[in-house]
Amino acid sequence: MKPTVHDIARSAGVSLATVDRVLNGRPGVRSVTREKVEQAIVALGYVRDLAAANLAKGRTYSFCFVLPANDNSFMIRLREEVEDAIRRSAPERARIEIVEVPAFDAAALVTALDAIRDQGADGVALVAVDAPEVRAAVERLTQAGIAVVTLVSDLGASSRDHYAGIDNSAAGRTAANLMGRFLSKVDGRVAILAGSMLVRDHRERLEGFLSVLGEEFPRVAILPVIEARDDPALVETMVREALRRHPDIAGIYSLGAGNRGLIRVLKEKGTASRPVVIAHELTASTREALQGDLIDAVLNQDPGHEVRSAIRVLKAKADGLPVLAAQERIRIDIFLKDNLP
Amino acid sequence: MKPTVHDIARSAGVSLATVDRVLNGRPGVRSVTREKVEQAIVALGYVRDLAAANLAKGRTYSFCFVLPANDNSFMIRLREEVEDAIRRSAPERARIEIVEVPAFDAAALVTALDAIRDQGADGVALVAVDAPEVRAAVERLTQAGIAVVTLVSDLGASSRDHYAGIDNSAAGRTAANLMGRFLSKVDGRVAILAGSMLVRDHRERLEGFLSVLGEEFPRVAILPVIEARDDPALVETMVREALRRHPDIAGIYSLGAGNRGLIRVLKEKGTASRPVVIAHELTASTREALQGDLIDAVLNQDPGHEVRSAIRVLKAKADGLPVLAAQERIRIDIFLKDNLP
DNA sequence: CAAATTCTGAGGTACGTAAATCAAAAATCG
DNA sequence: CGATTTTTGATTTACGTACCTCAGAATTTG
Repeated sequence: MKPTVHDIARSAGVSLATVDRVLNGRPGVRSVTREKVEQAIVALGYVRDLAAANLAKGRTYSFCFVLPANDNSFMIRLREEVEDAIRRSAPERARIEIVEVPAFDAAALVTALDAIRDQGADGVALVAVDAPEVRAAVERLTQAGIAVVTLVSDLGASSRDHYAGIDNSAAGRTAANLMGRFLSKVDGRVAILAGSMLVRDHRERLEGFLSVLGEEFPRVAILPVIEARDDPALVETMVREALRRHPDIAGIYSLGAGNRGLIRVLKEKGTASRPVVIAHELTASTREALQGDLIDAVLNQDPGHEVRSAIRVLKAKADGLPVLAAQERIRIDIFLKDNLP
Repeated sequence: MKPTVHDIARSAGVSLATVDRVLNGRPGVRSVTREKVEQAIVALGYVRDLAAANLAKGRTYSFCFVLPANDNSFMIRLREEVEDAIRRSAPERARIEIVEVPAFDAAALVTALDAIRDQGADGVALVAVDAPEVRAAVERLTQAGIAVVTLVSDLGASSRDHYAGIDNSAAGRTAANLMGRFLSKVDGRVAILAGSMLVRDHRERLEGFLSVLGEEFPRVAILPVIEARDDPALVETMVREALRRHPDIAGIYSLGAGNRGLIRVLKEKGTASRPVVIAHELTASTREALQGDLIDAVLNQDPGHEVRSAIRVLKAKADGLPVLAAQERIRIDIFLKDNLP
């Protein structure tokens, strides 16, 4: 039923060897003959059996995940998901490696990327640090024919093939929408808690949040951004200090990590008198806080989906296949305590 | 590197034929020998190369999607997604067929399922009608070794292998949570708009909605459920009538389909004086309504994900492989106008 | 027109597994 | 013990593709 190379050969009136030369772009075929073959391929609707081809080639995909050596819950989860994928990669003829680099260190990232390029690979997934030298290193990778996917945090206007992560600007806007509505008729100001403005995803969330709050809920006043470096202890002291100095804080948007510190403070205040809180990333602590009515909503990106999507995309790119955009869109999960998975 | 059947044979000190007999459960192997082989398999960490095996067997998966002949936007999308999958199924050695049955007709569904069982297939995905005779027909399918996945609407306590759809009770609870918060400090009652209480997913959404609203927002009063059979025209007249009779309606939860009718009425009322509205399923009309500030939130299940997940699960079941629960969980998307895809 | 070059065909081997045959070995039975 | 049955081994073919070699045909070049 499904046509094979033999059918193409017969239909085009050429030998198997010639079909093979055409299919694999090998030299030594006159353009007249090449066209005959190509027409037969189209006419019969031939599609190469990738499984058989990979078997014959003995192909194994070699992918590399470059992850920051962060130890917040999210990055730990992300690493675990990659490790899970590695466990499952045996029957998929894929060899996946993890390379750890210091967090937020563009130079180290560049070194790692160049090393991968030198030793060769089919694809690389990286949590990008948004810097020109990283852009250049990614450019070198794609020039070398290596597929590149950014993970969680994107690299603006670069030659990466794909971004496996959420639209952080939309996440910020969504948070603002929820905050505005949850605060309806409540007076008071909103505090914003970020990790660092040096990271692209945090910047984008902030921007989105501010724009929607400004446009649609102009009544709500905003305090200066608190940068707590995603560190739970620092978050705790800074939030406590902020609440002390501004007793009129009615809402907190925590767009980074380190929420354990925030939750400790909220626990002290108690469910009744705490402000409206919207945070990011569903972890053990934010989940518990949601269930315990200490947080109102959590925006989440699913690291498992991101990792699996990145692998699918890398494989597709390595095979020269198109990616299913709809399938690979990473969604912003909104969790209230009623739809926790 | 990766061990093959040859390695197993050598390591166990038996012939290739014996390894094959053990691997494929063929008779004619003494239990002592069988154990030797099995030990070698474990020791070497052998995993059968599925691609090579399928190639050798000339295996093609044969799946069947039994879909209701509904013509609401959601079912049309669902069918389109299956058709897309069919288009992509050629290189995946899968033959996917669509069988249409009258909507909400248990008898017709049973007939279709039995026909599939008779002509044979590897797996079936169906939008279940929740009835005992359907349960029995599904039982017959699984007895015949055919994998069964319910799609969108589940079949309670049946022998289906998997359910590819959202947790409708959680969806209802989430809607209630949002409704309660969006209504904070507003007086008035909430109207509920359903398709039919004969469908399991609608019942579950309603239950979830009522329970959370009752428990957490006892202040909010609820009007009797309006059943409008998912028909836009009927929805329109019934909503108009309800708003006329109850001018104090402050919120509408539309848990079924036919939202075009609802939106027409909302458009008349205008953005300013309309009630809070939460609806299900992102379609062209609900999307437009979200953007035009006629609806506040849309809960959505992604039919594309559901179809692809169903196919992955059917394939895994056919191969006797485990499914990745985390990957196959269908999520409840919450769309505000700020995170529309 | 012959020589050099470029195409093309025929055939084989390989990938890892499935499935079959047939002979030989081992176990079991009476 | 021999006869019978059960196990096992050796070997082969096949799946669809890749990749290789070598000979021969067709074409171009001098």
